[in-house]
Amino acid sequence: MRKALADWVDLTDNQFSQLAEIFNSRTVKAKQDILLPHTSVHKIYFVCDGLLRFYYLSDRGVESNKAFVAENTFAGALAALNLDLPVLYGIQALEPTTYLVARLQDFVDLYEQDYAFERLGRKFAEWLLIRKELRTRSLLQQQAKQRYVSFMQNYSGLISRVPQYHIASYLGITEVSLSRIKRELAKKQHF
Amino acid sequence: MRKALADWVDLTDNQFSQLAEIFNSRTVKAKQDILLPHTSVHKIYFVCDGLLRFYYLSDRGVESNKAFVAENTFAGALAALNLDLPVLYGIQALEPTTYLVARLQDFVDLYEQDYAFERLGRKFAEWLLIRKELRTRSLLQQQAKQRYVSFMQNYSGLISRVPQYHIASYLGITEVSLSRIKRELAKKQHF
DNA sequence: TTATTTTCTTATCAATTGATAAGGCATAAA
DNA sequence: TTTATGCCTTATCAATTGATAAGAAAATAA
Repeated sequence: MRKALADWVDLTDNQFSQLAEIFNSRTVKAKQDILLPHTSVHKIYFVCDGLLRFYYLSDRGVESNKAFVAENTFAGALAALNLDLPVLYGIQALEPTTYLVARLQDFVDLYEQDYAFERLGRKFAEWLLIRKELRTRSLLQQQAKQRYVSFMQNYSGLISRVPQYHIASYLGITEVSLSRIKRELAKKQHF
Repeated sequence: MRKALADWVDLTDNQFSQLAEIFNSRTVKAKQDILLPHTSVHKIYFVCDGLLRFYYLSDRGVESNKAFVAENTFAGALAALNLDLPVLYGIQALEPTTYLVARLQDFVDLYEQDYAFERLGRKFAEWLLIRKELRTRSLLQQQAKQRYVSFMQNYSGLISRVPQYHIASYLGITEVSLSRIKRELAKKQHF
């Protein structure tokens, strides 16, 4: 985790152990649920090894993948405490996964203790912002075929690790539609 | 601006005037461009009075409205300096507008001067996160008709202030399609 | 290995949305 | 007033995507 943090802040040994204290390590098998949707449980996560998917659940029971979170990555609804709303997403393991988890409140409490943690919080929020910005733009401006091409470019490592129907769900289309898109793209390659 | 900030941080008079110093006031007429897309100009904005639209421009020249920013609201790509990319959006006034503008670099520099500004930056980022979260969810899970209904609920004040075709562009559909949707919704009302 | 389950593909038809063109309606300008 | 201009609606047809069902292929279990 420390290495991943280095992109955002320089923590002293002391600061880092303060941070590490609020996290607990967990291990889950593939397909295991970590958080069910519409639970009011606010936590933040760091994936050490493996792969998780964060997903929305609509009123009509349809799941949409919100993000895939692989090793050495932080995740979590950082601003959730500012809302009265329950967390809207669920979390499920796609692979056997080891991760660290902390109560969001504990993380936020650190802001009061040391300036460095507030900075960490800001950097984390900004990192999430950038990813969401790209995602919004993609959903708004690109057609499904283009979104898939972009996904392959930006997340090439995930293609082989994530079932096709989960990628389709991430792109906002059905697995059937994605299968069609792949066929069309393959056709073009021949010429 | 001070009143709007109160939701996020308590600034002393001194801190507030430090902040105010980096902002300049501007006035634009309706339809006037404030920032053209693909310019590498990183600024943050506070709209005092009026209404702005922030929009993406695709490779093929199609505009998509990213956000409407009305009075007493902050806006700007807070995390833009973390990227080497140019700012991707443009800004245009939809009404005669008075706004404050600051160089993003000046704003970020304040983080080093006073803890309160770092906190402000974090709160601002988190506020943006929440809005983007809702937007992503809407684009991913809802059909155009539902997105329009949600828009009317969440931004009822904007319906009369923003031309229909700009709302359509915000929803990711054409103005023709939005017109169809409105007709269908009106039909349902009769029964 | 075989059997079972999961994932992916294909076909068909329906629903949604886009593209284009034409016209209506309002507001503002001449 | 008439004339523009901008915005909205409607109609038609095309393209995209969804829904469903059936089967193929791949992965996993027995």
